[in-house]
Amino acid sequence: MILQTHTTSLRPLTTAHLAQTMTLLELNGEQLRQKIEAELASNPALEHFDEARCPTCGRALGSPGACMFCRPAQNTQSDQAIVFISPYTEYSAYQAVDEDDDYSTEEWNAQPEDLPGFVLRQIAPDLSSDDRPLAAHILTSLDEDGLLRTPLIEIAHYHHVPISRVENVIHLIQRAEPIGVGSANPQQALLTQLEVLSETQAVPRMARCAILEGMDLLSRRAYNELAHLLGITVLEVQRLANFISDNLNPYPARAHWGDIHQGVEASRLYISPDVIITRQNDTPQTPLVVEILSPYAGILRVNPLFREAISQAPADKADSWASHLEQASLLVKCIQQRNHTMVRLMQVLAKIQRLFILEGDAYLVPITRAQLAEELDVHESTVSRAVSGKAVQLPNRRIILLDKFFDRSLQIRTTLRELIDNEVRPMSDTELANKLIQRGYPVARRTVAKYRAMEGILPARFRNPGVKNSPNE
DNA sequence: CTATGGCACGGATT
DNA sequence: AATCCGTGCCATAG
Repeated sequence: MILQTHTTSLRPLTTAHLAQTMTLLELNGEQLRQKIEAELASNPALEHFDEARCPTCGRALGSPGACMFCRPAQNTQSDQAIVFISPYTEYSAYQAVDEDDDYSTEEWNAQPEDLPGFVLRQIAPDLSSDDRPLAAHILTSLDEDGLLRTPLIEIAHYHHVPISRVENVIHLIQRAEPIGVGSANPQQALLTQLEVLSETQAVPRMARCAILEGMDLLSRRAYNELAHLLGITVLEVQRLANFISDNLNPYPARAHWGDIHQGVEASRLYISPDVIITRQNDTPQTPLVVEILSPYAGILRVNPLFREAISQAPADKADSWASHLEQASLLVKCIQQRNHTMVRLMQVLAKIQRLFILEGDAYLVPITRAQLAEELDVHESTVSRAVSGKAVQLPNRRIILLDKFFDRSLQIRTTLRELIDNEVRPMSDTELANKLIQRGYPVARRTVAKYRAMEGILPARFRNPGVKNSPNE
């Protein structure tokens, strides 16, 4: 009666089916989670169990078998990416947290992107249920910069627990995104960020020292004194300061993630990614590991018992049972379809934008959704839907919107920025336009002006030669 | 007179 | 069909 047909040839290729597939594709992880939850609650034909776990690492799986992390890498071609669906392991923890009265369910649903919730969701799996109220308390006490101004001892007293436990929880919080959140002061935030950063890349040796001992000098930009204090040259201090301002952020909640400039939609800063891309190792040819987060842990399927029972349904219920069954199998199929599409999409996208993912903005290959649709042999609107409203976490831990993969002018804008950063004398827009044309980017003078504005760079008249013109100062 | 920002138009993209 | 983006023209500031 029901078959596991995969791709296109689904039995009644009804409009309902099409409509639902499209709708699901459009949803991001959080929205899909809500959808599934609602469906589970109302539809007895749908069954969810989360017993599928990877035998090696215990990671929950969307389908039985070994998880991608534990399976040996069989895919070593350099331009290939490993793409797979991974369930949202926080799922169950997220549920449990709802029971805390600190957060009513409505609040969570209304503002899924507020800071406390965002952090709590990340750390929930590592948190014992006793520590949850602590975490909630701490997170709600944060000021708007993401710093914790309340003395630890106060929190400890309030909950009648030893201060060490509070410290443990804080430690956990600090290491969640945005890294350093929950620190007592900017200095501590910087140190935490530095520590986390040092796990994945090399950091200047003196950075820690500079923050630890010369924090006030650093923030006053008193580089001469700082150089003296640390016993290094001013030039080195300059480079240190640049490194710090490029990579660290004393006010974690003011995170400028991705390249979101001038507070574009401040409320959308905290997005949980729908896709996480990491590199498998540190060699330049490393395969990319693309993990597509799925909002349900375990397996979602039509309940086989329900299907059997349907033949013995009481006459008055037969209709509604049948429609439940129909609806459930539709949902499952659509989700399969959604996953399938996402995997194929990311596979191609990761291959095309490999350099961008690894090396940064300058290497973004301009590509349109339509071209990608061509490549995948799907309708362009499918790609549009799949891409819109989703976020990706890159190997450098930045979270960007998937839309950015299709930014036609990003490459030019970064070149422009470079040009201006390295200019000796401020160049007018016309001059800049010429330079860009020389480099093979045909742009009009007027366009340069627009790009400048986008990048937050001041007009030539207000720029100073030699000084870095970063937008966030 | 030159450098820029505003408005609006047309073609490409979604 | 709706939206976005690059560009030209013109007004304004310096």
